[in-house]
Amino acid sequence: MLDIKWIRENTETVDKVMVMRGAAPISEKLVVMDEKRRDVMGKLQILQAKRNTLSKEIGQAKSTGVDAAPLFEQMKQVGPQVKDLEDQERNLQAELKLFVEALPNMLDAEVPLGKDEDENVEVRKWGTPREFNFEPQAHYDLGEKLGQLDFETAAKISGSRFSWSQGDLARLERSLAMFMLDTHTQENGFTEVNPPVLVTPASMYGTGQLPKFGDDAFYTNDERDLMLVPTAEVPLTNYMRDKTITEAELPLKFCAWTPCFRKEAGSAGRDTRGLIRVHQFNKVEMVQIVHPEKSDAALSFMLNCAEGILQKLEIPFRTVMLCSGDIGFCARKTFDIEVWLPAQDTYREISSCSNCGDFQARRMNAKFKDADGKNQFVHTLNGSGLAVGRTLVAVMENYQNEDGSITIPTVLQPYMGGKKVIEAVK
RNA sequence: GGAUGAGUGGCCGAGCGGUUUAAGGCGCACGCCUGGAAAGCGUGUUGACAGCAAUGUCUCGCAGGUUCGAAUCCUGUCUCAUCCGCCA
Repeated sequence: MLDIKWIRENTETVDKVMVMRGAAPISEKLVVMDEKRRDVMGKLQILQAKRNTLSKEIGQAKSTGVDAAPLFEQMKQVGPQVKDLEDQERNLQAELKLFVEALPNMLDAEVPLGKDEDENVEVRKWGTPREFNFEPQAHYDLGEKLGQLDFETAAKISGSRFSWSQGDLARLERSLAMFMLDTHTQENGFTEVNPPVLVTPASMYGTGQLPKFGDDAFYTNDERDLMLVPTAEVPLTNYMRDKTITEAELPLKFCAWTPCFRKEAGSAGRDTRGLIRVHQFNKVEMVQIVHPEKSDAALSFMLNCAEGILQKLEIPFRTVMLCSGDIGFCARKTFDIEVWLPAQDTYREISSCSNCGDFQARRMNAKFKDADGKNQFVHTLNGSGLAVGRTLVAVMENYQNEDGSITIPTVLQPYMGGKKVIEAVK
């Protein structure tokens, strides 16, 4: 959420970013609404002051035995007027809030102008795609032939866009998650968290999924309207909701391995086969809560943490900076990591690392007390480190052998009980 | 899921319609005092909004309502505690 005071003073910037993001300019409307609200507020405050004075005088009159009747008459005038203005102010405030909370975050100066994902800018490439002397198979074919991926069963149980893995492949996914968690906690300084994956609408609002993007979330019929998290960013970042911590406590660095649930509402017909786009997948998520001056560095750090996983797995990837038309609602700057998938002969997203600045912190009232004793909003960042299901896909496709077996990456072998190759079940 | 009770400032805790500008205490900060400290005394000590400022307004879990006036009365809601039930 943007600060209305800031909007008032930076209307050109607001409109410029709206256009860059492919939306219509809106600042003029906001400024008019805000002026009206402040005007009513001014009148209201004068009347409230009058009411306070009268109320005090009535109290004194009653205690000293003076006749309070004339004061009562005045109060009967002022009271309803105050109430009327309070109603007006409340309505104007609510109306303005609807608009302000629908505004996306401002963009970092480095974010390139662009319409969609085709205009994202590659910032680096790592590793060289392997030369195959046979036709590499897609992960779903490999998995089914190994007898360890079963989309038919998944569909019977839950419908389309769900997965069923078993045996060594199921263990490989767990190994990947453990490897990621161990790396982030032991080497990168993150604290492992095991958070709820059912959250309240207030939490979804805090991280920006609500109110605009509720269509992609799964709801429960629970009386509290609990929702399934689309990412662990939601519970991890909401740790800070309605909280003020000391500067010394910063930064907070959390990571969690959780299932994520998404309706994939807008992606009918895309990636219909396999594990790439499913309603439920596992992800290791990193979240950082940092001092405003440190958030740029924190984003680079987190991106390195995510890239480090693929480097250790020795799988090629490239990193892109999202352009203005592709960047998410809450983010001021985002890097995607795209992993090489030989069967698709292309790079596919496996991680997204964003600096949200104070945008989420404002929504969820997350602050710290600075050295001068002033409360300031924290900056929040989140990044996948990594999407575990998609990493499994990448391992399968990049490490496949001609006979359909899959070599286990060296760093994962300890997690697989020393096993080096996954082969078809007899 | 049922019953009962409770939510007040950094913390404890009083207040149950108008003298509340939220008593009192603790903690913390600054000052006086002191050779230095402790004690003592004094001052300050939630956050947000409007305003250039002086100031003003709001904030007693949250949201409504009653009233000329609400921390106080009413309704809803959330959280916590205790007991019962159910349960991996």
